[in-house]
Amino acid sequence: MGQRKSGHVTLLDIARASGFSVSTVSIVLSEAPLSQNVAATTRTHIRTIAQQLGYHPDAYARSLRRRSTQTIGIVAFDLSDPFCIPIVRGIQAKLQPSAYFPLLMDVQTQRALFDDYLHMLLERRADAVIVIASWVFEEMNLLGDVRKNNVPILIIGRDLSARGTSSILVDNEEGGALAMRHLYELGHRRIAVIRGPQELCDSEPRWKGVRDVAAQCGMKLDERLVFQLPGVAGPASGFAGGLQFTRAMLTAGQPFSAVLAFDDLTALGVVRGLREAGLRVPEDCSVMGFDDILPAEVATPAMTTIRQPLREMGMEAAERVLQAIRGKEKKVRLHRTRPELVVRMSTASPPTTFMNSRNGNRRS
Amino acid sequence: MGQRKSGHVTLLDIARASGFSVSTVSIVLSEAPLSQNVAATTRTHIRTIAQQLGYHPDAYARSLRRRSTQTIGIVAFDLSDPFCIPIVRGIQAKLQPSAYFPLLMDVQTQRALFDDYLHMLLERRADAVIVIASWVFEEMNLLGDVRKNNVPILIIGRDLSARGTSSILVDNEEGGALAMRHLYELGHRRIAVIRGPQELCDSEPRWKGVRDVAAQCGMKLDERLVFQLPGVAGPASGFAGGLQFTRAMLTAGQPFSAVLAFDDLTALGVVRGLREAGLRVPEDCSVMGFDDILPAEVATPAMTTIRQPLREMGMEAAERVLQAIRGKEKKVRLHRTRPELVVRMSTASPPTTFMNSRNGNRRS
DNA sequence: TACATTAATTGAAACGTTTGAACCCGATTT
DNA sequence: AAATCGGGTTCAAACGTTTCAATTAATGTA
Repeated sequence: MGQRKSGHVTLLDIARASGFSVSTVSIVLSEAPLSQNVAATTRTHIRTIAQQLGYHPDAYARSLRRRSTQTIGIVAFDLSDPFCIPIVRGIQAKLQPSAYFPLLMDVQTQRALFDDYLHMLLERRADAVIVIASWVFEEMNLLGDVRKNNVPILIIGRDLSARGTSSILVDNEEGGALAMRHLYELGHRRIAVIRGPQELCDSEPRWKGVRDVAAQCGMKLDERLVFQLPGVAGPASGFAGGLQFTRAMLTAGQPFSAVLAFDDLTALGVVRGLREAGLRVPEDCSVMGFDDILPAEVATPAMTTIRQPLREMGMEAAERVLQAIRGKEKKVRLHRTRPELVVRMSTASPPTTFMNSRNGNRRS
Repeated sequence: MGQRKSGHVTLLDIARASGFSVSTVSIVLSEAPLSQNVAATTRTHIRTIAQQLGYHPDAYARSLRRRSTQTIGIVAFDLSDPFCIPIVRGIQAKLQPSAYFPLLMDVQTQRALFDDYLHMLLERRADAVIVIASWVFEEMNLLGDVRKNNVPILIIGRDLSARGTSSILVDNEEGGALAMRHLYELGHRRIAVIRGPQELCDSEPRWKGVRDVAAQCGMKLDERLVFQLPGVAGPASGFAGGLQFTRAMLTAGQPFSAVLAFDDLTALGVVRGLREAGLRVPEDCSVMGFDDILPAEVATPAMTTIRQPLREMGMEAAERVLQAIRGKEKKVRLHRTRPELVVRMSTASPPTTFMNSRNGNRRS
């Protein structure tokens, strides 16, 4: 057939087959404004031949000539983290009608890949870049090359607005407060807290929200019931931490009636630990998570949690970079989204007789 | 600066800035074989200038000229399904050292998007395409255009080898058998089964495996304990189905000591239903899933399940298409991977006194 | 001094598109 | 009959690379 060396059908092939010039064919197939001047018979003729040959315009040649790729890079730090997906979905949803096309990259939490992919996006002339980062990548020199090629960039999950990068993230402080207040209002007074790992920027504000509400309610947090997750080693590492701390708490014997975990996976680890000891959730002890990811929803008991408006964050991000591309928005901005309390089955009022694992209320 | 209209630094910019020709600059920066003939001083000079200006070669121009994109398209039917991710990871892992680059697309279970994305991949001149499909998309005319442009294609999760497309999928029959045998060996004799939806091609063979083992063990499956999920409406729709069927079973009152669910999410729905009725898993009733996705692992009790070697399937797929690209493999092949039993906490021997919800052994 | 040899660099064509300007030609206007 | 018009089509240049062939400069040989 008309297969050229590359194995792909080109405009030239169609030109030859139809007897018209490459220009005419191009005009017709790309539906350029000029195509109105092309005779109707010619148009259909060319179109049918293209169809027949299975022609697809070469995106590379086209973008090169048009000097536009209609492409937006999305760099997700870890696609296996259920946290990422709704954000990506949000971005996609907003991009769909805009004729922009997402280029999705999964960093797999590997520092080196992050740089590689960022370069790749630059090479692919992405019109803008959205980074989903939550943790990892302390000193990223995004600033460097991306900025140098004046590609709009936006980051979700970290506040880098101070360093000149627009950011979107949940109001962690309010989230922490929301969680704490919920437990307080249920009647809990002895609440264990598992803080996030130090290198994770969500940790501190979330913890501040918790403390503030505690103080405000005249509740004092027992230091022996406060823990901090060690460094993050993967999306499921929170689970291990939650499990381990719970075991420790139970053997230590400080009484508590609720656990406020840093995120959903950690909370699920806590539930596992409590159940190991024969304790029921929420009858004997309440547990709260943070994020509202799928596993939290389908676990039994369903997890009470603080929902991050992930999808909305994605949409907001897409909207922002589109604005930036169109040159309407230049200044860096910080956008904090409002978290939302989702009450499910893992929280309830504390048992009337205070749980204290030392007194052997385990079952087996 | 040297910014041209496009806003991106080009070879010409560097040529101007360095005083050398575009050719020389290209030769140096792309590390072409000829670059050995270029004076060392020139080389370093050019390189530093490129660095300084933040040059990144234009992938479009480059691919156009080189007539090769080093790109492999991955079309995932639904990234929010935890099933997809490990496969994608496997592909990535295999691709990493090969200098090929994955182009990841999330179809979001929308038929129309599937076609769009496939076209897009053709336009982007992907060297090969891997489709992760499990369900959806009955009559896909992949065959048409993709074939016409002779791009190697491979599908994971469906058997399309009969229609001339290489396929990789788990041996569902063996999986079903494995699950059933496990429950039988624990001593279960009255086992409820929730079959997969009709339009999903995994359903039938899995069910066959179950029946065969039942027959082989001289166990008869009570029709009143066999259900079939309705059409799939999303990754979490299995959960709703499992929950609903369990409620129905419990009110119907047929005794059973174990539930074999079509997949993990369905199994989690079953657990929820049992718990609602105050029944314990696995003490009062065992539950099994299929797939081994994250939520199954972090739920309590942790779900006993049949693991699909998802990662390995991804790696195998990548390997295959790489072979095909290099022209070594031409014929279509079907590869069935072996499932694996993962015993966790949700299965145990049946209670000595047979559970029968009619006799009011609920708790509250 | 002229000539061949090597080393370093460059010219120019090509990849597949798009697009403003030019072209051709039959029909209308003056 | 010449000039104008405009519908239908094509020329040719450009996008940023790569790469073969050609050019120049410098060195060694006759």
